[in-house]
Amino acid sequence: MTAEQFLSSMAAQAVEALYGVKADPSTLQVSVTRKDFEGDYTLVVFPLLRISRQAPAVTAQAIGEWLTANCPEVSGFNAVQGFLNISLSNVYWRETLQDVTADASFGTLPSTGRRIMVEFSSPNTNKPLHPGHIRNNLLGSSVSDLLKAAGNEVIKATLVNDRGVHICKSMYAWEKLFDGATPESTGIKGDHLVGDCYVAYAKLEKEHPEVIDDVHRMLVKWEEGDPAVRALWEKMNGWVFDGFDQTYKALGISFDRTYYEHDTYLLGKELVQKGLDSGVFVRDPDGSVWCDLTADGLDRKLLLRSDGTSVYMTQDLGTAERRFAEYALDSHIYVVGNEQDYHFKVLKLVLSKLGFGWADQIYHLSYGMVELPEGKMKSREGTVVDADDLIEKMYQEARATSEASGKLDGIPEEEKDRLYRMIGLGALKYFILKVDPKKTMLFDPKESIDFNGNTGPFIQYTHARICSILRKASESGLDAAVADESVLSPKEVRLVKLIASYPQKVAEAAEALSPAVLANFSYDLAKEFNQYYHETPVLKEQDATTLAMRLSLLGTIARTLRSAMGILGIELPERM
RNA sequence: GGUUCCGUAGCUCAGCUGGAUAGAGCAACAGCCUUCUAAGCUGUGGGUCACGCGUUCGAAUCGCGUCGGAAUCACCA
Repeated sequence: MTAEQFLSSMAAQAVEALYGVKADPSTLQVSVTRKDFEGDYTLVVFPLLRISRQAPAVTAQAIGEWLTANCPEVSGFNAVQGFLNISLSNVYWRETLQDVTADASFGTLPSTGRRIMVEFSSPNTNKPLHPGHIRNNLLGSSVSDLLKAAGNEVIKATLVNDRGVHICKSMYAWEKLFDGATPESTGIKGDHLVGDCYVAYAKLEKEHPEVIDDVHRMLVKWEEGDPAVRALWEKMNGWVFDGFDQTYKALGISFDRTYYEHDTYLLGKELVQKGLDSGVFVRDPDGSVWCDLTADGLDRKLLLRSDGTSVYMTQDLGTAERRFAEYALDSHIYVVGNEQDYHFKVLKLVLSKLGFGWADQIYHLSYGMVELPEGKMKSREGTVVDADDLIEKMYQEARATSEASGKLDGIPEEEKDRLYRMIGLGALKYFILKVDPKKTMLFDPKESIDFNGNTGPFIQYTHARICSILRKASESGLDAAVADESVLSPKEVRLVKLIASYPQKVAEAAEALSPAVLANFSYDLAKEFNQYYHETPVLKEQDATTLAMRLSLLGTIARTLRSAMGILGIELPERM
């Protein structure tokens, strides 16, 4: 139970004892006290005036007195107008610190028993990953870990878009213009080489629009299983997958299940028949099949072309049905940009019209576009900012900053390199994940590599600082422990209060599917610690009990930061 | 045109299930390293929370409208 919940229930008792009326729980609002006022938590008494029939200050005073008299955890209060500021006792905070320290699974919520599939990344094999893809990958991966921490079983899935006209375009360009070039012969990363083919094709088609007919013939051959076309397709896809694997590895991203569109693009056709039988779908005279959604405020949606081939929606209907059956899912989350809001609205609606009860367990985690300073990026015109370049640039920047400080002098090159990667990646991940997923965000490559202020490296640095102190303490044979005699300073109480709110933050973040909640929490905690650090010497403390308590507090802060940042996929170094 | 989302400091973002004087970072300026890591800390300046009306004891937060921006409405994916 959180302190807020505890005080809210105590306040309910107070109201009943004082006024003989049970207050509606929603009228007992307890929040953290603003920092310019004395107190830990604040009860807003305005909603209770109806019951007390007294002035705000009088009501606040009465409840404050009752709580102080009847609740040992409450050490004092002050009433400012309608705000009752409550202070909790030092004993309460000391016990809270003891509880958190002893709780090995602190921050991991009890099991919900729910199994959730999270689909993300779902790359197009024509295009190297750009910042929009990075946001998708980082969000998907982080939300998966977040849902795990919130007590769910999570299956990370991706659907590789490995077939279709667009792939044939790259294949066509490669055959015509690339003279047998391979990643090995050119030294170009596989996904980039194929991306170059796609760009080259776009240019070619502009000059010779008739080449599209050749591409369509190629697609027909692919569908017929023509050995030569299939062989080329497999070869080029192989290059792309090798390239993607490298990038995924660099980003620290993995999947439990990979689906390929060439396996799934025919799914959903049976559902079309089912819809026709039940009258949910209609067939037009030309043979095309539609679902009429005008009564729901949407348009008519095509589900089967007049030539009998399926569209993207058809496939999505089929894969959703298969996944819910295959994994007995309780829920399915699609991490896809908000440009596809309409698509997912239709998907859910059509599935529920088909009678699937799980249709309302489908969630579209609709994240905002990533904009670059020069305007929206267009991969067809060649990638403006590429994921691999970006990762490399962050690494270089981390190295430069670190070498300038000289703090890592004397440790092995290999270890340094690992740290540079950790820091560069931490900066990139934090920069993207600290923003509310729903919001359109601006990605300025110049600003993203800033390592000061509200950034990943700031939190990593804070962690390294703590580790440095703990290392020195350990070398001196000092132990960390919170004794019952320990007394916490106001700053220490603030830190414990923040730490104690962590499980609640995990729950909030999971509810909102927003890793940004944890990024902000981590920043607040790190900032609070740095202030504490500057005014409170730890290792020089003369009192052994206090010193041991501080070491314990530091260890708990470090652990909490590791947990929260771990959910964002960001590692924290022990030195930097 | 219909629908959906967005508009908070010069810039990037918090705050939004209604609560006290709207917060950080960056950028600018002024300080702090014989003392546990200065990737840090302290201070100064910077706001009509796009605008208007409404609901409320109380609105950045909720509702309606206006203006501005974005996305989407394909026999594309």
